[in-house]
Amino acid sequence: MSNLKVLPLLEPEAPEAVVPCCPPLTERPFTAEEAERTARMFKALGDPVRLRLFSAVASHAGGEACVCDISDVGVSQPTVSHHLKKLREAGLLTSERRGTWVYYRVEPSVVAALGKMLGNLG
Amino acid sequence: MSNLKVLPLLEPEAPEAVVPCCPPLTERPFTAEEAERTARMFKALGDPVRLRLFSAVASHAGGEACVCDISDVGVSQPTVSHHLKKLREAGLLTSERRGTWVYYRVEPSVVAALGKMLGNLG
DNA sequence: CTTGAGGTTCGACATATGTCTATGTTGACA
DNA sequence: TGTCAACATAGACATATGTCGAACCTCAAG
Repeated sequence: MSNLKVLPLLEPEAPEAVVPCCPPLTERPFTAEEAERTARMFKALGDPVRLRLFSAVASHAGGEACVCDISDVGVSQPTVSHHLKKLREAGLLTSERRGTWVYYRVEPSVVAALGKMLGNLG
Repeated sequence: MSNLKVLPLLEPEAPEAVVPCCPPLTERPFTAEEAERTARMFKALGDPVRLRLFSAVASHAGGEACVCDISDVGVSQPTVSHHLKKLREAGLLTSERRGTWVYYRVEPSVVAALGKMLGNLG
């Protein structure tokens, strides 16, 4: 009974159709469903530690960073892991294991959609 | 003892220097202080009901809406009031009483800053 | 001054969230 | 095979959050 396991890869969360996202905020009132999907992303960015982690990944050379590169945010390592998981589940980050390290990068399409949704207000 | 009160106007919250906001997310990792300030706004938009209220104000004719115009979001009226207060405290909305009604409008500078912060990622 | 409508505040409550320590899992290397 | 380093998961706990009904405040109109 050695390898019954079926590839317990990272991100088994299934980002639940997160991509199309949202109309501009000024176009019309959001429906309940649109608000539910969109709020999930804002909520993910609504924690200071997560925002620092996200910014650290987004600004890191090469567009990606391993956890060890960005873990210096003042909380324990399991807490960092927990927040990165939340960002993944919100569809804002993706992760990939290479050797000992796990690399995170931002999901560009989703973030661009968020920006567009807010940008038309200025 | 009739009018000892000193103008109990709306918004006694003092938006605590919310305006300058934030560098682009890709420029460099956020400091703890930047993250704290910015996360407050994202957090405010991270609830479905609040996002619907915000979108309703942002998309309303004339750039403003009274509470009665946007209260149909499936929660009680006190809850609507509570969420609008959160959006005010986050610096995203301003309010003004005119006669019987209270009108809300979006704070354009803050929202534009948020959009810019996200936009450079696409 | 009384009444009623539009909004806010209060107090209570259940649930969600952020954090930790302890423990697992995975891969590299001896 | 054993060990170590990098991350993830599990469980526990205190606090924050969203929600409601009830009570309060403001204004306008009798």
